[in-house]
Amino acid sequence: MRLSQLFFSSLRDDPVEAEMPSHRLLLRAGYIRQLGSGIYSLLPLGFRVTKRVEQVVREEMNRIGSQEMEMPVVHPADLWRESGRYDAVGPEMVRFKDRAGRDMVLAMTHEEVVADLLRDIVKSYRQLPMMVYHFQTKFRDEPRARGGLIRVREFVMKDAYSIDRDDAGLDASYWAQHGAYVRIFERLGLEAIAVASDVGMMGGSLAHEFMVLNPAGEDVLVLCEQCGYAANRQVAVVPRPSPAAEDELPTEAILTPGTATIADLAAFLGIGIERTAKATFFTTGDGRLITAIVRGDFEVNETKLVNAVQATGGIRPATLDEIKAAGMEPGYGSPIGAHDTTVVVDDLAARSPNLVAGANREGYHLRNVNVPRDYTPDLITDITNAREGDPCPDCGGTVILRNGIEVGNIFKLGTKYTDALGAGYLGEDGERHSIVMGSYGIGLGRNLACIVEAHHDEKGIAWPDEVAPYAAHLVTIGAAREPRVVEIGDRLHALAADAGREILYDDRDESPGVKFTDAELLGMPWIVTISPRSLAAGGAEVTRRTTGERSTVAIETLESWLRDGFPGPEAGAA
RNA sequence: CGGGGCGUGGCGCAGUCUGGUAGCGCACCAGUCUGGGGGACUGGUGGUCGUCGGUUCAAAUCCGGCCGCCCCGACCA
Repeated sequence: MRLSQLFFSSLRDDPVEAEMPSHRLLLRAGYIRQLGSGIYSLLPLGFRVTKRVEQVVREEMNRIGSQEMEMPVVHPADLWRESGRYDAVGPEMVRFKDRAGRDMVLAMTHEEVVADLLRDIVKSYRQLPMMVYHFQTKFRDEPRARGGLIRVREFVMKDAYSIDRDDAGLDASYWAQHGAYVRIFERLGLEAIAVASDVGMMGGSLAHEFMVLNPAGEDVLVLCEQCGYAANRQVAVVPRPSPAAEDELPTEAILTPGTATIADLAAFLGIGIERTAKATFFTTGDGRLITAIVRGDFEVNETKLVNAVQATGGIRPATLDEIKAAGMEPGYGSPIGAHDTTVVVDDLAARSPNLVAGANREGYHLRNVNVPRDYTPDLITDITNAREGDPCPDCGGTVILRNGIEVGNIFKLGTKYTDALGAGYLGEDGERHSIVMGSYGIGLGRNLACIVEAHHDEKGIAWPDEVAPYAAHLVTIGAAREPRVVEIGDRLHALAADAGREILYDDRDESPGVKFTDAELLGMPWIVTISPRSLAAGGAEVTRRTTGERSTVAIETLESWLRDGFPGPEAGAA
């Protein structure tokens, strides 16, 4: 591809809205352009990388026997009503009517379509197990897109679905996908770690997310460097301290003006924050007020809370009015004297004696509050976030917290969708059974962005060989005073194309500085320079983008590389 | 949805407070020079100032509505 003809434009200045390196570089190097919030065009370079990422995923899916197909982006709403998700999913699903007035939706994922196909196609246990997958556009009207390709609203995802007779089959499929994911991320040059995760709106029994560590990541991971324990903080359960036993002292009201926060309260009373009980308030999608009590030295884990109270439609922070309507005073709140609220108490807070809690009266707290003496929880369970330095649940070591970006996930769905849609098969025993499903996603664009996050320097992108849009970037210099430069450049470019290994050819009449700068920005693994100087030195100058290592290579050698492939990374600059 | 910020040529910005002929750098076009690290000079092209309405002799500038984008939070497979 001649750069002079390429549909792209590099930018000299950083676009102001791009903060993450991947966003900035993909924009500057002409790989992507934004059309709207969370909506991007892939320019030819970006498209080529995407196709290479896709091909890696395809090969590994095929390797485990998953069959490629394609399912639609537009679905009849009735299908989603059958599974119950039409109502369960919020405004992130785009809904519209077609010309005949039928309710339609844009696909966020394809469990329903697969289950619908299953009831048509699968009749007998003899057909199982099977796995299918496709690469298809999803649209999720995220409340907030961010980070360039990291979090978008429209994106292409590889989603695979396993179709099994029973849980044992599902288990085998699940771990086959797990293995494929490990190979995929390794090939993509991503250091992804599998962490235990919440099943969320997908439902199901077991789930892992594959995470790449990144300070801008939106998930918090709980990791143990000693034993390798890894979990999303949403689900991480770590050992809790054991509070020292104390006699329960009588409750007493105390004046605590201006202490609406735990920190202020503890400072005012001269006690540690672990001696306080913190009340936080949430409202569920179906309108219940939840009062969550944790010790002052812990934070509420909303995922655990949602799961504990089985909140349909999730939870949101309660409004002041909602809290007061239940007889509580924000800033000085506690379940004592409250009504019409579900009280969930963290088990550590419940075990901790003589805590200071709110008195439900502005400027007052209660000393020596004890559970269940002073109020009756509806539920006592772990609803807190793991903290940096907490003990590791597996080895007793110390956990650390790190931010991560989810580059893939795997879910054991079970029979949630097949039951809802009535997709079953006739077993060997002559009985009808539910088909057992799993679902497995990888977002292409997000992976692409994560590759750039992991493979760039101050000059630009440095693609791993496996996904680079072109293996080599051919730069000609001094064409005006040495006709052989153009002759050789043209010949090499044509030779590579004939061999089916097209390269990027900077044939523009630009100064050397511009050409080198662009070559480093665009990030092809090999930069090949043809100039009077290189010809005098014996051929072409070849630079490895990642290391900056340079060497002179005879034109004949270069020709063989262009025909047969460049040497692997281990061969260095050769 | 809450908080903050921003919309002026492809990118980055000034001009808005204090109304009076739309500017700068980069990019782009032509020419000359230069030719291994975003080179120099000369001359050019390109903008209904997000949008709709109002005030005014006159609006990028003042007032109001709407739209869009970014960041933080909420949210999220």
